Amino acid sequence: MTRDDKTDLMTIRQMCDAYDVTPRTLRFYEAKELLNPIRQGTRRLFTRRDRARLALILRGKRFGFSLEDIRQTLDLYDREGGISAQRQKAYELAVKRLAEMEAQRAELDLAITELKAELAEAEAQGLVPRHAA
Amino acid sequence: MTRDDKTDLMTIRQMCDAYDVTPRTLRFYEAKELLNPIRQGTRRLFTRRDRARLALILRGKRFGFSLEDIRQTLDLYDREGGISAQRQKAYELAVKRLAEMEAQRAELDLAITELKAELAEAEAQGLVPRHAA
DNA sequence: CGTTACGCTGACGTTAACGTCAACCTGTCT
DNA sequence: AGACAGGTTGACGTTAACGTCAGCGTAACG
Repeated sequence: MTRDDKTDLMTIRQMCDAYDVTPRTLRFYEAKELLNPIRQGTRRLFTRRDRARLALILRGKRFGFSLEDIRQTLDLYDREGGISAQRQKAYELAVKRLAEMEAQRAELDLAITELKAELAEAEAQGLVPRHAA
Repeated sequence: MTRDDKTDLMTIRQMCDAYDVTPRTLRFYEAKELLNPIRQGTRRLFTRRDRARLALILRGKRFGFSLEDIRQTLDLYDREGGISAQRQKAYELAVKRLAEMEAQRAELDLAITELKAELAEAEAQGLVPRHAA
């Protein structure tokens, strides 16, 4: 609706270059309703909203969430839209996701500590670190 | 070799109950050389080592590592075995994994912060948290 | 000795998340 | 006009990580 929406559009290739994904991936995400680029004729044009969502998708994936998991929470990030049932659901899901992420963080901390200890132990046993000081 | 190795064995079902996995999963992991239970006749008996490895496998999965990724670093955790080329490689890989995990933690922290802000924003907009104080 | 429980080995099926390929349109540069 | 770059839609292939099922063995129980 704003002026930006008209100027701030990207082709599929620009998206691919910017986010290091393939066209196939973007089309796939659209099919799965994670993105919905507008059409100029038959071609896709990705909006600022699409890009924000894509960034969240890629991040979510790095944390091990499935695309379906991600899809269900994406709506939370949509400003304008008020208090739809959609957003209400997204909110509740997001609260769960937050808990999962905090649990994951705790476990990650533990794992990092343990792995460091294991590496130290290995070094003590004689495994020579290549780039040792 | 120690006395424990003889007493401290578990059947496949005990393993399944203890770690909440299916028999299929354990056999699959064995086929992929992530575990190698001893055999009593045709049946599998899982050692303490298998259990340690399984715990690491499940943890690794939670962090989004592939079984192949995990397999390549598991050797690091094998005490006895000295300084084989295997362990040397595992060590180097583990150093990389550590870096990945620390990066992941940093991103996770950021994501948690952002998600919290987003939730706060949503609440401010009128999305009512169910269990609000 | 039958059967019930537990386990084993193939072998094929399934789901997620894309990759790959063919066949087609379309703007534009020469 | 020709051709080339860039995009599109199916449709089928692929990989990881198992699920499922059939057919078989065997140990213990009643």
